[in-house]
Amino acid sequence: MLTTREQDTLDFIQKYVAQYKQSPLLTEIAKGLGIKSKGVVHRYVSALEQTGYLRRNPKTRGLELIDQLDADELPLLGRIAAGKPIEAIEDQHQLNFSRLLGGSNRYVLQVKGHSMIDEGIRNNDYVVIEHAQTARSNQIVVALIDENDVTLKRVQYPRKDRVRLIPANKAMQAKDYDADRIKIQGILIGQVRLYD
Amino acid sequence: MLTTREQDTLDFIQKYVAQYKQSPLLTEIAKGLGIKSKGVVHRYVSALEQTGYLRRNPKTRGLELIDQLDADELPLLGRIAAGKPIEAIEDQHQLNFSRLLGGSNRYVLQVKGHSMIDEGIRNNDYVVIEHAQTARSNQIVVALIDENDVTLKRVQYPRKDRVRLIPANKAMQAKDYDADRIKIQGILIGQVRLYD
DNA sequence: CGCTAAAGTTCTCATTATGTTCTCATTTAG
DNA sequence: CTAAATGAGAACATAATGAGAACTTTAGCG
Repeated sequence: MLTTREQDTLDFIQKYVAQYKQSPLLTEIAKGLGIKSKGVVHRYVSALEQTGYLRRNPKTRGLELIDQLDADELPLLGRIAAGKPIEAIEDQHQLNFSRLLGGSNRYVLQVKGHSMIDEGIRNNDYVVIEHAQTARSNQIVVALIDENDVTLKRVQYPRKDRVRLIPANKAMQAKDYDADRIKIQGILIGQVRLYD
Repeated sequence: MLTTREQDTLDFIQKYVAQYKQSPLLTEIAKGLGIKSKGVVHRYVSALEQTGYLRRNPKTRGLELIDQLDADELPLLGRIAAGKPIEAIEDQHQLNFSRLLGGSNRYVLQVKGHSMIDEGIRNNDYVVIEHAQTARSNQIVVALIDENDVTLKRVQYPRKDRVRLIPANKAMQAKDYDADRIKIQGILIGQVRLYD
């Protein structure tokens, strides 16, 4: 949620762009808002960039407003495979990752460490978890062991009243537990990584 | 069940947000309800948070109504590491993956094959690409080779006019090219995987 | 090129506004 | 009457705002 002056700044930029077809200078924004310091304006613009209302180029008049309506959809252009041309996709999809990953009973954890490396889940990746008390065999779950340790592992049920937790790292061993020692807290729905 | 004034407070906030697209200040709520003390309003707002009608950021205008929460935002609860309790995150973030990954000059490709396996990018994963003609060393890029083959690889510049493309698969070799054979089409911004 | 001016960036500092936590008093419901 | 609900307001903590100096980058220009 924007502060009062952040909102003012955004409003001013929108009006300015509508009128002049280019983004305003910091000093122009300052004048429009009755602010004397461009450093202050810069802080507001940075905040707006941070919250996703605009994008910035390192240039004069380098502000670009982000259309909030379709900011969250991305075109799915095709499939890529090493050494082959991009295979175009016939019906041009729009992907909305929030819609794909979201849900009221879901939450995000950030992964620390390399225990899921063989599953393609790396240090600092985000995983989307759906609250659940049970899981099907071979799903990856957030499991609470002995009411104490929490871990992200693939689950199996080798036989009644037994639970097997399988890490995705060749250096680690799968381990079986009595069912009453393991409490499933959620199921892995998705994984997201940001590059910079 | 809400008390009379709690309900009044909630109603006021809802109307205010509908009208101004941002949450009211405590003093604005107080004025709207004919209350002179912001401490009183604070108590009502806290109660509404407690009963789950809204969420609060420790900021001005930091109120957000629960049922009009962006369905696409997910709470970031903490960090998980194998065998350790979940480490809670101090300032409770909401993650909006669309916002993090989106952008007007970005698009999505679905990865086919295993050439990026050591990078944690697997068959059928989605990658978010930003259009670009240049890339810094060690970024992962979509590169067009000889106007013909498209590939996703890490790029380096071993020396002037040479480009090295490095696959993330131990079974494959890095390869150097004359710079004019390689055209960079985009830079890897993010990666998303869906489990089922 | 290399210069200069303009614009953008990064700070620190001060002040004000807002949110939080109290205590105490008053009103209302049962 | 008692307990819950309501209101006032003081004291304090934190966030927001504004000014401006110093610095880096960009845009032109000869």
